Order: sequence, then structure tokens, then C-alpha cells
Amino acid sequence: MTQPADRQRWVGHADLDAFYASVEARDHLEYRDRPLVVGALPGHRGVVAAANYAARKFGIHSAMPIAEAYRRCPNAIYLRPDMARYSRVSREIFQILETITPIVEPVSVDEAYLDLTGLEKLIGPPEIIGREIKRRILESTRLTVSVGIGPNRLISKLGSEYRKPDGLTVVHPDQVLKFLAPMPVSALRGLGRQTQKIFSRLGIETVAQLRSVPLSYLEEQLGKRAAANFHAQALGIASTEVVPGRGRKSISKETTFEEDVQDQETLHAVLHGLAAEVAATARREQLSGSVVTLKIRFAGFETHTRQHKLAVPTHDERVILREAWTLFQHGKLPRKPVRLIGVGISDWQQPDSEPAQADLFERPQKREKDDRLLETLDRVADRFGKGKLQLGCATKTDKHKPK
DNA sequence: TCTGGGGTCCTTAATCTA
DNA sequence: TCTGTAGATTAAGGACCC
Repeated sequence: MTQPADRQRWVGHADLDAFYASVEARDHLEYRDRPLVVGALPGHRGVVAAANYAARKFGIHSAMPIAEAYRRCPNAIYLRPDMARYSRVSREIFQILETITPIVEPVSVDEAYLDLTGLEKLIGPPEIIGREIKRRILESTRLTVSVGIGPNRLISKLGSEYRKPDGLTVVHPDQVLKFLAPMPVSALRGLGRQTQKIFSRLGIETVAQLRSVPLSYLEEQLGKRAAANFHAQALGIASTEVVPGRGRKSISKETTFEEDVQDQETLHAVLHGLAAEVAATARREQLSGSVVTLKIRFAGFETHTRQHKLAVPTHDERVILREAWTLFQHGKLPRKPVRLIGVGISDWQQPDSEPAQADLFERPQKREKDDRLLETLDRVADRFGKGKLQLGCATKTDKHKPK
């Protein structure tokens, strides 16, 4: 069904407030009103995944190293994330959003875009729709959400960030330029630390300033594509498209060691566990990928990836492990202690194509040798046992362990 | 100073192929 | 057959997001 070209498009953006921390506070009365940090535990490697507003008063924010958070507030409650529980709550919230509109695009576990076009006749003006979204979520889940509504994705997203927590911001089309003008350029989508540096060098601080810069000059500084993107954003021009249920494009698992590891048997054993988790997820989601990616991080945050395209897509952990291990050994990586190791698959093939089993693996001349190697290493992996490995932050397996 | 885990998208370089 | 070229594909890394 096509929409009339002149119909006003309305896009909503719903963003749960400090989601992980809010779920914890909701489910544990004793945590209420106390600074609460979800992420790594103090004394371990890791960062803050979510902090409630009491913790934010101490300057704690997500992605902050946990040691820094602890220095700022040693009395806060520190919790490991319980992703399974947050996922359940998330599913409940998405179901509620679908009672507003069937066109809901999940961005993450706590965030979604909604196509609200044409709902004025059913529910009311955008302000009423926004209030209705917030009311339904609060009544069903006892969680607050910040909502932004505007003529496109960019404006709705900036709207939900505009007032937090528990905010509602509606920006009508004729207010867009005024709404954007005083915002720092860092508010724009896809503008991170590196691009921020360039803008700072050019003396561009606000969206209004950015708007006054000729596109040709911006192109010289940022390249054509990025310049066009930020120029359009500064004018409030962005996509109105909301795509429900975008499929994932890759599956990966990685883990950071508590202390850097050089022992090959340990590395192989961990890689084995990660490959098994990737394969299990792929099988559960009926996906087969033909690109295997190995990720390695050394001391100093020096990160490398190596990838290889298979002739036949796979969700077989033996194939994934074998390929990842080959990349590790022959990928011309430095022989240094490893801080992080990870593996992933991507590049899905049509569902009807036959997934690669170990015996379909390409490079047949290497197979026999690889199999012998794998058998040996599998024995090592068994001997080490995943539970005995000194892993840093929990991998998904840890999180799924019954309590 | 210390930087997790799970993703997406983009740019660039190398390699393959017509 | 050799060489140059252009386009497609593969691979690596960076930037960004939540």
C-alpha cells in the first residue's frame, strides 16, 4: 500500500531510561534511590553498561571504565548484567509498542523506531500518541521511557534524547530548523570522536554554524559522502523509513581475559568455546554464514581482524573453529600475549543452500592434517574445561548459566 | 587512564577476473 | 601470449552506536 505523497510522516523514537539499571531497581526494592551500576564488577576489567540517575550524579556514565566509576562512587551497587532477564522485559515492551503501530523497528534491546504516520485519526495528535506510548509501557512494566516524535528518524531520535528521563518531545516540521540550530554538532548521528576533532579544528561547534559552512568546503575536509550526510542532518533532512524486524547481519562472540594470555592451548580452548556459541546461535536462528572472522586484541588495545570466505556457508562449530584457528596461526599476527579473542560469522546465504559440514570444507589437501590437529586441541579444550578458564567478563555462556 | 560485548557501515587496499 | 585496465570481490581496519 502506498501512502499519499502529501501525507505528513510521523516517526517516533522510544528509548527506555537507563534500561538495565531500571530493571534491576524495579525488581529489587532495596536498590531503589541508591546509585546503581550495571557492568563489570570493581577490581575486574570492564566498563559501565548502564548507570541509574543517582549514579550519574557522580559523573558515572555508560562506557566508563569500571575502575573510574568505583573511584567516583565506591558506595554504589555494582551488578553484572542479566541479559536474559533484560531480553524478556524488552520483548514485553516491543509487544506493547506493537499495540500502537505494527511498524516497529528495534534498534537495540531498549530502543525502537515507530512509524506513527496516519495514527492521528485513531489516537490523536502526536503529543497524545507519545503520552499513550509512555502510559502503556509504565502501566504494564513499571518502567519509564523517553519518547521523541518528529517528521523523520533523526528528529525523533534527537527528540527522545532532548528530555530525559521520562521525557516526551514532539517536533513539528516547521520547528525542525529552530530545534536543531543550538545543538552541538556532536548530537548528529554518526559523529564520533574523530569527526568531532575535525569540526573542532574548523571551529564548528553548533548545528547552526555547520549549516552556514558551504558544502564544497565540508567536502574538502570530510570527503563527499560524510559531508553530504552531515550537511543534510544540519538541515533536518533524514530518512522517514521504519523497517520492522531488520534481520541481523552477523553473529559473533568475544571475551577479554582477566590477564593477557599467550598459551596456545588456552587460546584454542577459549576459541573452541566461542565457536560453539556462535554455531549454536546460528543453528537456533537457522543461519549459515560463509565468512568467518577472527578478532584479536593485544596489550595497548592493538586490535586486528582476519577473515576468510568459505566456499560453502556453515553453522558447524568445527568448521568455524578450524577456520578461526587457521587465521590465528597463519594470519601474520604478532606473537604477543592476547587480551581479547573473538570469532564471528556473517554473509548469510539463501536458506535452501546446504550448510557446510566439516567434510565439505574447502582446501581438502589440508583437511587430514587439520583434523588431527583439531582432535589434539579438542582434547586440550576438554581437559581445560570452560569453567576452569580464567576469563574476564562473562561470555554469553556464563550469562546463561542457571543461577 | 582505561577502555566489554555485540553489532553496523564505510573506506581503502589487495586480489581476482574479464 | 603478453600487457594494461576496469570492475567485482575479498579482506582489513576504523568509526560509530547501544
